[in-house]
Amino acid sequence: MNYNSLEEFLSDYNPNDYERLSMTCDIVIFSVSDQESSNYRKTSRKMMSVLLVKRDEYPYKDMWCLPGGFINPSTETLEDAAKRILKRETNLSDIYLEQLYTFDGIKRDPRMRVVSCSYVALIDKKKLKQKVVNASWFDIIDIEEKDGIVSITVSNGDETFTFSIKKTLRKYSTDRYDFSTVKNNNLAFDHDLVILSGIERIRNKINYTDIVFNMMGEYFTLGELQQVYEVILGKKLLDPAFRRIIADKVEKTDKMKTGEGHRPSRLFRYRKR
Amino acid sequence: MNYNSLEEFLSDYNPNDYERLSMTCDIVIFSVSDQESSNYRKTSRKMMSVLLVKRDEYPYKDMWCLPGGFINPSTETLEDAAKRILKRETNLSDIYLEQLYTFDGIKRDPRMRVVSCSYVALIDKKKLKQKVVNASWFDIIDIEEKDGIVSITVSNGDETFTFSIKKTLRKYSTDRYDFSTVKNNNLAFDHDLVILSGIERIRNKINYTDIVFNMMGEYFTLGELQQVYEVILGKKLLDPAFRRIIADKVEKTDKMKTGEGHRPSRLFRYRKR
DNA sequence: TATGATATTAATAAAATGTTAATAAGAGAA
DNA sequence: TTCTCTTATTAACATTTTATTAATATCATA
Repeated sequence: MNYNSLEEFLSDYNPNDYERLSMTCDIVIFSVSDQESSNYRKTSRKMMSVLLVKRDEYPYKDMWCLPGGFINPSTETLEDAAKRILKRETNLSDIYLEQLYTFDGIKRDPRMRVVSCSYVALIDKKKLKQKVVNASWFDIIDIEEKDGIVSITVSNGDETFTFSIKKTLRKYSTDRYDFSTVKNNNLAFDHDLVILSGIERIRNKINYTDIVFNMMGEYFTLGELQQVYEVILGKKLLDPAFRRIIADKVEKTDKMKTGEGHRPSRLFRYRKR
Repeated sequence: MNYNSLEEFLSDYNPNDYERLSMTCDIVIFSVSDQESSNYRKTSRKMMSVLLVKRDEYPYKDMWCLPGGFINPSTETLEDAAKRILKRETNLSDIYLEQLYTFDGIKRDPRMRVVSCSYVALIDKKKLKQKVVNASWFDIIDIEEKDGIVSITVSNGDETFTFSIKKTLRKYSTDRYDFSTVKNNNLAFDHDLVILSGIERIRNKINYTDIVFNMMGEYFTLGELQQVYEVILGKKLLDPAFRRIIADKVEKTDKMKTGEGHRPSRLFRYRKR
């Protein structure tokens, strides 16, 4: 067929001639849990936490999944959809959001072919006001990697479960892995893989960006900030090393935090550059 | 509606109740051009190059675009599609391939809503045997960033053109930008944005991965390797600094490269770790 | 045989990072 | 009141990494 203009071409074009598919948007919403159980840093345990939703319908009925939903192809972009879902789940609308990865295993949804574009969002829990029905914060209480298998244990207080993912180094690469489920009885779809991707993205980016401050309130002590770093990186940092890392990112305020049972700490604030 | 099993639910489920969309897969295929015009390093000009295809139908008839195509939802994953397209364009089937980003502006394709999942592929041009009709390697002869606008000039020898993209720092981020077209008369769809994303991905990853070796032949001199680094990073590197970077990544062979009009260089080989 | 060009490495300087340890200061117990 | 616990904060030093300069090597060509 030979057309002489775009208009002519379009008038003859029927999108339904081609097979199409559905897309969803799933969001890994991270925050840091603030367990006020103890005043002392060594015994308090800040943790990264992720928001999960209980499915109330098939498929994967009664299992946990990431907040998500189908996108409306004619009216919204993927990011629009991500914002809509974030607003629905957290009632927050102006927060850190970043495209993560597009997951598209052919059988990842038993209903039909569904391609999922996943996003990561970071929020400061203190900004949350409402509690959402069926949604629950799960603390990431352990991440263990052994023989190329990552086991992640999460808990929301009532329920604790572990899922395991095998990482296989991709050909021609030293940094990219294919993920496959080893054990997952609690998370719907391939959301185990999505969560691991999200964790790795944040772990990686904390080293060369300022994303961490999206999970902090306006004022924080350096001890608190250090705990968040340690929680995300999964390892202890030495104080002077840590202070050098964040020296240019924060600024002193004249506020102090007292009443903690030890020398008061100065409150700092994020300084954009 | 209340279902008692997945089977019951699925039997009642009609995918056509929901609006769906088409997906394409577009690939930024990078290689390094090997201009043998001069023996001398200072005058020879290695460059990064990208494979473009001339469109022979509407929309964007007669403009250049990235190799790509619609995915078949019932039979192939996005990566399957990427491999199929790579095979079609280069006749190569076992090369470095990495998901880049999913582009989904609502009006990016005038025909209908099309979401594009883009990939980056890296190849060693020496492996190419066939010449593909309508496809052409464009050297990236200049990348210039000024006042947040990136201008990229490419040339395939016959045709030279420049396209410009505005980078806007995203809220809450120090490293992520929204891209928007400032000037683009030669590239179809939003492929100007895709190419820039690809360049930035490779620039970034060359610092902490071994991807560069996917663009090299089996044997190379350190001078050649250094030129590729310099071309990708867009800046000169000092010899000893460069040698430290790659010291653990390469191994000596007993081969030398002579006939260059100067002291012969030792040939090295990539050493996987 | 002298010259031009890049290859290769040695030596040194500077900066970044890691480590240890000293001092500070409020809360609470003796 | 004074001592002890705990974390905060910073100083000092050691080590490693990176940057810079410069010296020497070696082939091709005029």
